[in-house]
Amino acid sequence: MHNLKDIRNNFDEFVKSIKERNVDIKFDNILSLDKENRNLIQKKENLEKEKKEISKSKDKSLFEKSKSISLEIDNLNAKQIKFKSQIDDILSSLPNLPLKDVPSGKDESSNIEIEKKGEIKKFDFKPKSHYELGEHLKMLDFDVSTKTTGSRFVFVKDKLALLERALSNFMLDVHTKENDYEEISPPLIANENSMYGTGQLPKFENDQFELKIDEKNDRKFLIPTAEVILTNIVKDKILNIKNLPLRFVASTSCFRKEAGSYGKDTKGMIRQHQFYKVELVSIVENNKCEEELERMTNCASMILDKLKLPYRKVLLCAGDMGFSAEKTYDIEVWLPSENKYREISSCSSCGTFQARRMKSRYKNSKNDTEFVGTLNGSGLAIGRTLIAILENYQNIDGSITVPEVLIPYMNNLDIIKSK
RNA sequence: GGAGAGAUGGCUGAGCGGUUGAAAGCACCGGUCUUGAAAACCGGCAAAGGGGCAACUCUUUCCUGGGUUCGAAUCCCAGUCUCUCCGCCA
Repeated sequence: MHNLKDIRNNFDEFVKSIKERNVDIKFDNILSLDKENRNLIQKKENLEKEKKEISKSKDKSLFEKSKSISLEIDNLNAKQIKFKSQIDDILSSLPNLPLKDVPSGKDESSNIEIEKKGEIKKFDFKPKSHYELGEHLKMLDFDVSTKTTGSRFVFVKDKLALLERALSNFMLDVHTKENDYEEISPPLIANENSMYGTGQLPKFENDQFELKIDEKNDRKFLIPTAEVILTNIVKDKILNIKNLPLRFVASTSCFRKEAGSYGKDTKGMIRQHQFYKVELVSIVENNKCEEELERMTNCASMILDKLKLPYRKVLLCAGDMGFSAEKTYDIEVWLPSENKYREISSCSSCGTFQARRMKSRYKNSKNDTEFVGTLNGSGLAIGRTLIAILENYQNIDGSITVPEVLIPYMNNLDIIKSK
């Protein structure tokens, strides 16, 4: 959510910056709406003042007048609310502005590769895809999930289920022990207001699984990422600067409709309606966002270093970033079967964009109230890490060597092969 | 599911129709004292929005939404949430 005052004062700059985001939203009338809104506020406040004075005077002869003022106020108020809600509708659907060092561009072709790390293994046979490997092992079953549930779900079985669990534990251990994140086991359901706070609503309702609960007012959604529930921990809070930064990590299921991605990644478990992800969230002083983004991205990539999986780090261009982000690094892991890098983590700074929506603030060293900065990143997507291990650690007979750091988490199993 | 109690500033907690934006304590910020720190003492300290270059000023806000009244944190109605007891249950 943007500050209307800032927009008002730097409209041309704002327009230029928002155009970078590759979105088509009409907001040129926002200034006139704003003007009318403020005009009505002033009229209303004058009447309110008059009314207040009458009531203070306790002069009975003025009581009738006070009544008629009340009616007038109601009238003005109804108008003012209409303007205000039009403004809010526009504001709440405008994405965050990119930071200066974010490259221009409308899609992934303008992203910039920052670094490449790890050695890409040369196979002396044709590497199989993760789903071929998984189905051959009889440990990934897409048929039974189609039967019980539908498309874009999977049954992970036996040693791969163990591997999935091991990955979750391994990542949580690294982030809690080495990276100073506090482990949280949160609800997987968020209310409407929380979804609004992090920016999933109102614009991306189509992507969310809404629950049908017998309640009239409060809508509930399955979380598309733990970012929603972890970031909203500080909703409606004024924090003490001494408690910052806050760093949370959670390993949760995530649920996404993936509307609009029909036909994309239909094979295998790259793109599922339900998947596990370890999520990192930081709440920081708003001038420390960029610093924290570097730190967070390193926390995420160190998992791949430890797993000895080759990856690259990419700086997203303005048009390819998520709605709430001001700057995003993607980490992409090498997939031999596709002969390319695929996204396994996305780390974003949202600046004060989410904090404004959530009303999350802190008292700075001068005792003034400011909005916090929020960041989130995957550390990492577990399903895709599983895929990367299957493909990068495959052997010619279809067995999978267990990465060294995971062996203790796998009950000392060092190779996964079919029975 | 049945029966009660409650929701007030960053936190704890008074107030229960008229300078109450709200006592008090804690926390926080500034100062005195101290070699430094602590303690003690003095002072400051809610948020959002509007107007103004600024000093400053106005409006709104005591869970949410309605209502009564010239006037509501305080009274009435509806809702949400929390707590206690009983029942049920992983």
